[in-house]
Amino acid sequence: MTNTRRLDASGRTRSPSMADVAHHAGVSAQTVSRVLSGHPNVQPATRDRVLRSVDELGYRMNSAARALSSGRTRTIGVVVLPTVDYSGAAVTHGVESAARRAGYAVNVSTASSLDPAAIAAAMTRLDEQSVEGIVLVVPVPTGTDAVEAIARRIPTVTIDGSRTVSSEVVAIDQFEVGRLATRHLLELGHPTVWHIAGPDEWLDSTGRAAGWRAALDEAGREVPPLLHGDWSPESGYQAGLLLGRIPEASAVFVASDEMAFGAIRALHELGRRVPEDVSVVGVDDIALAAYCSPALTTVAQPFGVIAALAVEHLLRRIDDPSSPPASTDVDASLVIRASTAPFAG
Amino acid sequence: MTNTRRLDASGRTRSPSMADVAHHAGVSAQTVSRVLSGHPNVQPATRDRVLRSVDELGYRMNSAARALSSGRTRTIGVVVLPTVDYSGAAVTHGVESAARRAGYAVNVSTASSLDPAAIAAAMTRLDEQSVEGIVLVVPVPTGTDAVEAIARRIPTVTIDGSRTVSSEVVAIDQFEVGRLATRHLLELGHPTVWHIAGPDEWLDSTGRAAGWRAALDEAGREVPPLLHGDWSPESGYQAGLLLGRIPEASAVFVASDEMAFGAIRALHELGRRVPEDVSVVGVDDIALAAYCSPALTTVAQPFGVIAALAVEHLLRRIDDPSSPPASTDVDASLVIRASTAPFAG
DNA sequence: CCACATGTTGTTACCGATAACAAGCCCGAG
DNA sequence: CTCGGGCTTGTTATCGGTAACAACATGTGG
Repeated sequence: MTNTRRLDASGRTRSPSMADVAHHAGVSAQTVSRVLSGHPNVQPATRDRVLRSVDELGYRMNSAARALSSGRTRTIGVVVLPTVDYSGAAVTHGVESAARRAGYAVNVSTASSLDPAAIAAAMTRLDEQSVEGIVLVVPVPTGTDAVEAIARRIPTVTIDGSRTVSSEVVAIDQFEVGRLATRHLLELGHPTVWHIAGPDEWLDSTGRAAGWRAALDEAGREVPPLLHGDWSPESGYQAGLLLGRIPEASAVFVASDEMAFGAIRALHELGRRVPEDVSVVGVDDIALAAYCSPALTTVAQPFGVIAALAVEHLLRRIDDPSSPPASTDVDASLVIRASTAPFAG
Repeated sequence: MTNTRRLDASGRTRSPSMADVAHHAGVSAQTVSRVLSGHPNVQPATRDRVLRSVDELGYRMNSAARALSSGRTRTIGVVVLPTVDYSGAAVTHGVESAARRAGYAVNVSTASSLDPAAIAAAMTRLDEQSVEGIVLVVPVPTGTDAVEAIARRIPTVTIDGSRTVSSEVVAIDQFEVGRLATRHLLELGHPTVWHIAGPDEWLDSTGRAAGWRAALDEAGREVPPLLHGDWSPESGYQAGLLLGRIPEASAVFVASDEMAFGAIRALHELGRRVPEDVSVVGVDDIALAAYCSPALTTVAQPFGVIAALAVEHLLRRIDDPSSPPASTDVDASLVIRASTAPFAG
């Protein structure tokens, strides 16, 4: 492949256009377009000639021109938070690879905070890039007009979102996550289970807390006071410093692995052994979970699956805007490691 | 802001164009363009009128059209690997926020592997999106034609790259990282320092190993055999299982925090205490480093700074393509925590 | 009072692709 | 043999902006 360059009027180099390829192959630009977009009705010989010219000139399509004339950008946007956390990165990767397989490019936009205005700003930036769909990897509070206004116009899928906005939701059933973790601890004989939750703005967070509460209710156990963190290891540590001082706290369900690391650290410092004195369950199954001491029992979330589903929903809405918004739940699974043990009394 | 929609020929809704705004404001489209791109020579009264119309019609610019006519997409691309690691995510976030501040959008493209062909493919996807610059958050082997061909045409900055390709390089001085960590351990009195390195394809990896070796040489110490991991906690664990069986191994410099977690875990399992029996230093200062047991001594890398610098270099090259490629090194810093202690041997 | 610079706005052409339509060809059915 | 329909290719208009230039008003120095 030779990189032939043309000179434009002002003498600067310019990459070859479709017209150049057409001229080189002795066909019309439209035929080149047809070949490159896989239109069926093109003579094999013509197709070959065009492809050879494309190769010889080193032609690459100008997506801006294609977007302008076809009205389709074949790009989707992803809104993420500026935190460097495992789940966000995992979902972003998953979305990118699913989108790529479907021939879509991905634009990322960071929302500076959870504030609806910040999220709307991030969405607006994507809107200006004319993305055909948006994946929100942020929790979306209900009834925020600015966000809804964009979601009504651009197909939007939320990962961890309220089911009442006009976007679709693909989510792990967080209620089930909470119940799974709590039941596991109850089955080990613990009289009750404490919980270190994430921030209330996150449905992940409130869902897990609700599941935890439900599992305790079902078993007829006392529901201890709730502790709150902000997903950071430090906040888990602070909560752990509290919990560790409560003698009857023998089992803790922590809303994320990172906070669980912090909590375990605090328990160690207070001389409480895990799992002998206190059993701990986390959520996420981050890569380090198995290498914590003790190895962390946790609820694994299939982020790749979530991301792929989100893209699938999005593409359906893009292809058929009249199809109604739908939501999908995905199951999480408990991974039992060494941080949980039977109640020892 | 009202969302007024027009109907096009086929009866579908269409967002307002610049011409619509111009008509609404009683000026020409060119004037609207001037107002929106901040051109100075516009009467304040006219500007206000235009801005009011923009607001009333809910106008958002079509970036495809702008890109096509101006030849500038105001978009940069980022090539990342499909691994969900701390450094990659941190750099990506940093690039996005620096780019956003400069008014650029960000396109991400995942390279399926370290294979030069895969990297070139990821770059080609970005090329087709007409990005104005590329940040490679992957190690780039020297002399790979496909990669170089694109880098010659599109300003490219590599984070962790060989200095011989035609792209610029912004990097932490990994040699210094290795030396810093190793010296710290030697100063604690350890006779020598072992090293668990990352994969050889990464300059991060080889640079750290070289710094480690240099520090040992300077101190006139024996250089023990090198161990290799692949950045994963599991590979650190495997290396730890080896090291833990070597009685005289009292100090280990591990090329990443995640591998260090694995190694520490292995050492625990073999009954070797950290830091009493073995001191461990990692690299990255991930969020969990402080909450490991014991808290991990590590070399912190300023990923945000790196990313901002990379974008700065890129924008300079974009604004002035004739400016020569340059490289910048950034300093890392040692964070001393509890996983290192004086030699007790 | 004129020549000329400067500020403000409009007009026209064009960026590079695709949609819509048209034209020529070859085929089989009537 | 002719007509209608499918296949293949070309022509033209258009997407929504911006660059380049033109036109006009206003101000300023000689």
